[in-house]
Amino acid sequence: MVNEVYKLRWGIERRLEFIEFRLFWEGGVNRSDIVNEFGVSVPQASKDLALYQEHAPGNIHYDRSRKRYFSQDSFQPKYINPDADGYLEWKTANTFSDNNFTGRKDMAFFCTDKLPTPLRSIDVKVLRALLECVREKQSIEILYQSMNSTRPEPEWRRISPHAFGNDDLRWHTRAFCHIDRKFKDFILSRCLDTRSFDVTGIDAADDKYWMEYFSVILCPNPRLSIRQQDVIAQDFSMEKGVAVVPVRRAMLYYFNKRLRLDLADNIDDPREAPVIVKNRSAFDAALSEATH
Amino acid sequence: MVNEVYKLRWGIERRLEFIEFRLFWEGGVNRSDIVNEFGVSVPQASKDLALYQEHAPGNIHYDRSRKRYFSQDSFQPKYINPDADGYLEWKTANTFSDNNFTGRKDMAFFCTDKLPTPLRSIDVKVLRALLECVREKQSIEILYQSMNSTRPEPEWRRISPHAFGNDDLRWHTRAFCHIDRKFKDFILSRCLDTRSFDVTGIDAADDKYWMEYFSVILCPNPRLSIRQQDVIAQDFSMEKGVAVVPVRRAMLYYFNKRLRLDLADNIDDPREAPVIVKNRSAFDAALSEATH
DNA sequence: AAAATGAGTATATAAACTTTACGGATAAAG
DNA sequence: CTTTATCCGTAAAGTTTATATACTCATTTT
Repeated sequence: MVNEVYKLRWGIERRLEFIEFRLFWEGGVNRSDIVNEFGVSVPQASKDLALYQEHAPGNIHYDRSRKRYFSQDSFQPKYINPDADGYLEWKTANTFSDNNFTGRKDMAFFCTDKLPTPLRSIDVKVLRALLECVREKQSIEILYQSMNSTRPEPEWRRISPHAFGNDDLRWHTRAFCHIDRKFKDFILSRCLDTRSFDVTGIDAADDKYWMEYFSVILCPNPRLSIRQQDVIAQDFSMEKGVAVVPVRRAMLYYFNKRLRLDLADNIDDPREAPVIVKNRSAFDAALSEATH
Repeated sequence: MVNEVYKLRWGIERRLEFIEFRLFWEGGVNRSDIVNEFGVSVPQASKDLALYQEHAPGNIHYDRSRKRYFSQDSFQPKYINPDADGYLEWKTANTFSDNNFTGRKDMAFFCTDKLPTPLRSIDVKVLRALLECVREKQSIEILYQSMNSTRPEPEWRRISPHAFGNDDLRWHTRAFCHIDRKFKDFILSRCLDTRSFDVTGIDAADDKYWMEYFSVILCPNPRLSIRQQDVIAQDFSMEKGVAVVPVRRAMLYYFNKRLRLDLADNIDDPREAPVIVKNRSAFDAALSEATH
């Protein structure tokens, strides 16, 4: 047992990661935090803190008066890679989940909130069946509630799904429709049931609108003032006034609506549609081609 | 060491959870999956599988011919609580992150994709400073790039942040602005730098537009056919034709844009704005009040 | 000054895990 | 139809990790 090159076990590494995470994002860490999070004993939590100090001495110091470990200015992440957007997402997802408030009052010290999306959630049973179908490269029948006026009632239809996409509002499956003989999107929350697997799958590579990308060229809305255009250019990390965004052709329709690209001309306040499409004619052509 | 009431250690429980997760969502699990994920030895992975079988005998069986454990029809989740939307989110976040493809080809068996959002990300240093400011209930100066034409250049302004909100496109901090003497939103990616902490914090409870909720009453767009309205009612889990969504007053502006509620009248195809606000006048009043 | 809190350390013991080794079942390959 | 590879399972010996218990120290609160 040479002590030099030694790989820590998974559990310990998670605890060191936790210590670092709390130091970096949550303004300090306690022995009791570790005990609460991992259910280890108090002496073990002490050892973990000692071990972290040994591995990253410049990152951590103990404040005797506040009875808490804090990060130092010389902090260099070693177990986590900091991501600001990711932290806020995580925080929002985890703040209301531990609603038992097991002694961690400091965890709820601030408030994060996302817009509510009041949409129906996906049926677990349906998604599992579709996932299996994709894995086994088969086809399946779904009881689908279409918006199409020619199919007012839910109908059974055979599809061969191969992927899942999200339009930032809900999930759909990308699948070959054996009725319409083409690839289409089926909104998962409108799949009411599934039945009858079959081997007649398809090759996902044939779904060219899913596989191929179209490069949308965005630029600030010219109806904004020059200064405002500069700000938008910053917001979108534009270089030389444009941002090039590769989007699956099958996703162009959603992308169009998402960034309100379709509204730029119809809206009074240009700040409501801050970016427009520079390669508009090619974009429109790709859009109508992919949506038929 | 009585064997009856015995709490498993944290690490083992994570592994059992992993086994169950793979059984439920990913169509089976292997000894080597556990070895790869947690870095344990092969015999230990065997023990874990044996332990899972012992704890949940109806959930798992081994297929000798396919050399893999599979879930059974009688599956009853014991360590995870299945969430279809959550799984797809997780899958998307974790598919491209392990792009080293360390022997787990089956993990990349299918494709999930979300719309790209080409926005600039948040500065880690800025967010840390703001988080500390919120925790310590202090105020801070930010170098903020406003869209306001009266402030074309980035300016230092003192704010007292108390929360963070997401409009489904980007994050802002909800803060008292010491220049305008009121609570406002500051988009985090437009905060270029921070400086000079100060003790003059505020009480978050005074931010009434953040604290108070307005109940938006949604109903299907009446320009849709009756059948289509039924589908939309299903999509939004409406009861008696309406869905009541409590939204922070400070978030109403974003909610309005998010569900395209502001466009219902201006758009040709009613499917592009499938829901409208039933309590429109109250909604408009609340909206204009909160945005001044 | 006393009590409470949180950190740190030491010891003995228990649990978890690794290493090494070996045997069995199945599928693919020669 | 044997050989090879792969996957599972199990056993024994040894190491690491963790617990329980007990005690000390520094700081804040009462």
